[in-house]
Amino acid sequence: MVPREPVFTLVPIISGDGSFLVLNGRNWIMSYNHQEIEKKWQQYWNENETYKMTDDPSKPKFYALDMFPYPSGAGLHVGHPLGYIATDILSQFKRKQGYNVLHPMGWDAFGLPAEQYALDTGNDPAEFTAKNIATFKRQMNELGFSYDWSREINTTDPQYYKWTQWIFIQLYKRGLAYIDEVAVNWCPALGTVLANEEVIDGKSERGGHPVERRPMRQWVLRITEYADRLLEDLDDLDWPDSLKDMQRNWIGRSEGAQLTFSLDGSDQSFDVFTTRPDTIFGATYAVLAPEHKLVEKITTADQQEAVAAYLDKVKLKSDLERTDLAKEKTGVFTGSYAVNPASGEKMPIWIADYVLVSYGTGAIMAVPAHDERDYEFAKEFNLPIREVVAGGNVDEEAYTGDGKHVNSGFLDGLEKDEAITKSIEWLESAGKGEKKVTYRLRDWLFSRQRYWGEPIPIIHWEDGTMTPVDESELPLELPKTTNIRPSGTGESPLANIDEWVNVTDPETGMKGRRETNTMPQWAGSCWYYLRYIDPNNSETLIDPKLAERWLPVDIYVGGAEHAVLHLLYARFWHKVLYDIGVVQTKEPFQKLFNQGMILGEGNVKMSKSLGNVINPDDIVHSHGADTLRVYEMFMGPLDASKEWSTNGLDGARKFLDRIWRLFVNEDGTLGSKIGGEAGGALEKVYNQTVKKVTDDFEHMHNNTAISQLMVFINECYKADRVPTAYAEGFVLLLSPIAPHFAEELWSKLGHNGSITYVQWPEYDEDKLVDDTVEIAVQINGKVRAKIMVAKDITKEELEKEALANEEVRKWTDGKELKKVIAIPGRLVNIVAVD
RNA sequence: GCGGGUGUGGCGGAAUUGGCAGACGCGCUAGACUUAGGAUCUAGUGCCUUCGGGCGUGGGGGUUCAAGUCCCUUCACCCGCACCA
Repeated sequence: MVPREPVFTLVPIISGDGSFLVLNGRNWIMSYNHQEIEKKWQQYWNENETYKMTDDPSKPKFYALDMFPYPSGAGLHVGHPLGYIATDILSQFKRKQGYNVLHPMGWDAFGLPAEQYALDTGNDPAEFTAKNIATFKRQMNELGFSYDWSREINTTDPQYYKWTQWIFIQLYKRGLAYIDEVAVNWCPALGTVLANEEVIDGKSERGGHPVERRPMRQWVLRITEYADRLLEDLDDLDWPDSLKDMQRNWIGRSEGAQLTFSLDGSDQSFDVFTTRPDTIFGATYAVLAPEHKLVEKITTADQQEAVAAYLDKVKLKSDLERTDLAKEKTGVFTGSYAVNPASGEKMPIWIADYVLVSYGTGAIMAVPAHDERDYEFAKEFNLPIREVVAGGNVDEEAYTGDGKHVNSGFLDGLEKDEAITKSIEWLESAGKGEKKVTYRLRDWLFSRQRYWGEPIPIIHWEDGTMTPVDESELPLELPKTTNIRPSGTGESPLANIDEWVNVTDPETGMKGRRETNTMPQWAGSCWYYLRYIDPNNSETLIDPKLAERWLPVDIYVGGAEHAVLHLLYARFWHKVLYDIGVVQTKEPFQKLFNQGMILGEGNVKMSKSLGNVINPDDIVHSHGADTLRVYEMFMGPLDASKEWSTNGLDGARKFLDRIWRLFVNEDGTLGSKIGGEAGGALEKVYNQTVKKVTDDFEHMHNNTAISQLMVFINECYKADRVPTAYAEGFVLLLSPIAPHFAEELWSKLGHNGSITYVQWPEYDEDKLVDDTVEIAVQINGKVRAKIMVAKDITKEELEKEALANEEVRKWTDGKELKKVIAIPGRLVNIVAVD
């Protein structure tokens, strides 16, 4: 839906100087020419390098960061700028408050869509990406963002990914990057492996293609080694609670015990993980995941057929089916038995897909009386259920609550916590188990079999060893090629480029082959916020002195979709860089904010198929960038999802026009109401406005800041004079939101140069309240009268005034006054009964 | 199922520590200027009313002089995770 063309764009410009009159029927209405003004100031900022940040250590620093975009072919849509506008407002606000503001932008430009597009069209992904970046940058500039483009970074630039590769080598050297044979999410359509997080309901996050499990040799990063630190350090971050909880759940720390079960009649054994070692006496059977290594070995001849059939069935189930049809428990008996280390009893060993191979040890002891899943399974297959914790009715359902232990030998009579401690002590002394912490978080699958990513800087030698590429040889550049088709075998297209893949050690003459896998898209975005600080350093990733001055990021704004992927990975890398002394802060992003989504009219997602996508280019053309900025901020709280409304957009433009008509006469000169000394009718509302807007910007409550600016303008219309100081202060308050418009008004007010670094206005606390204030008087909690009293009236006087009021007496006459609560500056409440 | 969040006029949304519910905007109504209005300016606009007032922040209960705000309970919707032992 294309927004209705507002009336002010339909007509010829007849007066220069920023104003223009629009012909509406037969009347001339003054409006402002956003196209001319916005272009003029964008050019000015560019020519004067207004937003170029020169580090000035004498000033306090402020680092305002946006999540940099993937430059897709579609360009920006109106949802994108929401967060960008917010950080831009904060940056402009802080500049005026005397901060040295770092506000950069860049491009997360590696990744599947460009490669997919290149495959489909035969274009070079690099060319295609460059074109998209140019579009994004034009759009951002047209929205008036105050980015310091001299710090622009691009993850596909060899001078950038040189350092991405350098970090990989450091990870490798510290044993945090390793190759493992893992069952991976192989996506045949994309020809690559995907991380768990990139698979949604058994389909690829990008493209929605089916994904299957396949064992492969892959690079993996040992993020689990940092699990505890990633968890603990969340506590001190100023992030939304929901987001912190998502990360906590994702890491999924779980304390319990690992214990060993030996096989009956065999010297083999297997380990299980449990959070309830205290229920060991209630373990009546054991379950292995279908993919468990031991399955083949322990299946007896009798059960061979049944087990094979079950394994086939499980393999055919997609991930989606395995989780979605979850309620029904399936499984098969292996024929073998394990020995319960506590009771010495024989426990049948089953295979069931409700046990996941990737969590814990891939095997469990089943305690049906006290675990819902085991209970269901036991009911399904008629396995014994033995109560070991009193308090429930195990004939009816599993009892997971606390209670005294029964049927549990040395644990009898103990409560849950004591029993857990004691059972672990016993296991350890008996050599049958130990205390253990397990995480839901898995190591990070880091290889992609794609062309369009950072080459992993490793060489595999013919003698079977591997070494990282020497750091002096970085960047290891991605070779140009015309064939970027996946090989289909699981190797990346790089494998086909002989002159790139094959290497010979110049000293020993040993032959080797380069790693052909590339890094996932997350790699480049893991550390880009560091490079902005020192973008052109060819010696090191970042100058340690600059890192110390500028970190952590003061405000990081982006979508909630990155809650667990990007943000967890970036925190992980940052901690590694902290450990090797590159940075001095434990965490990269001290404060984080998730902006909400902008939905199409009717509260539905904007999408091409619905045809309801709003293109910011259209709005910039019809209403202007300043209007778009005002509107998006005025829609509601930054973190809420909001519905796009064309009427609301028109309202934002009307507000700007209203300001224009106040500040500028029809002939383009300064508005005739503007002038004179401070004070007068607007004094109070002006000071209130400065206070509220300052406060609101600090907390990113931009919607209420705008409403206060509207209040001020409404008051100006009622006043017959707007003092110059107030007019100037107002323009400063408005300037972070509507920068072009404010610059133009600033020059109308007689100033040369940009408003960007003009000192932020101050307010006078004494002018916020009148000498006399209105106080509401309640009788029994209902407002019955309002009285005017001196602002510094005492409690006693206030009470007296209230009781003397005629209107109040109507309600209190003939009644007994039980109590009078008088709070100066607030209200009076009289409790009266008959 | 678990975790987090949200429920306020016709609509988007405001409301320090509990202290005048509905700021501001949209929409709507009336008036002014007009041959004309999708412009502009002014005024009005929570609901009901016998015009005294009564009722109102998803529902029910509670604490309090006073509750959108605190407590208990319940319903609806949104987001994330989901057989994690």
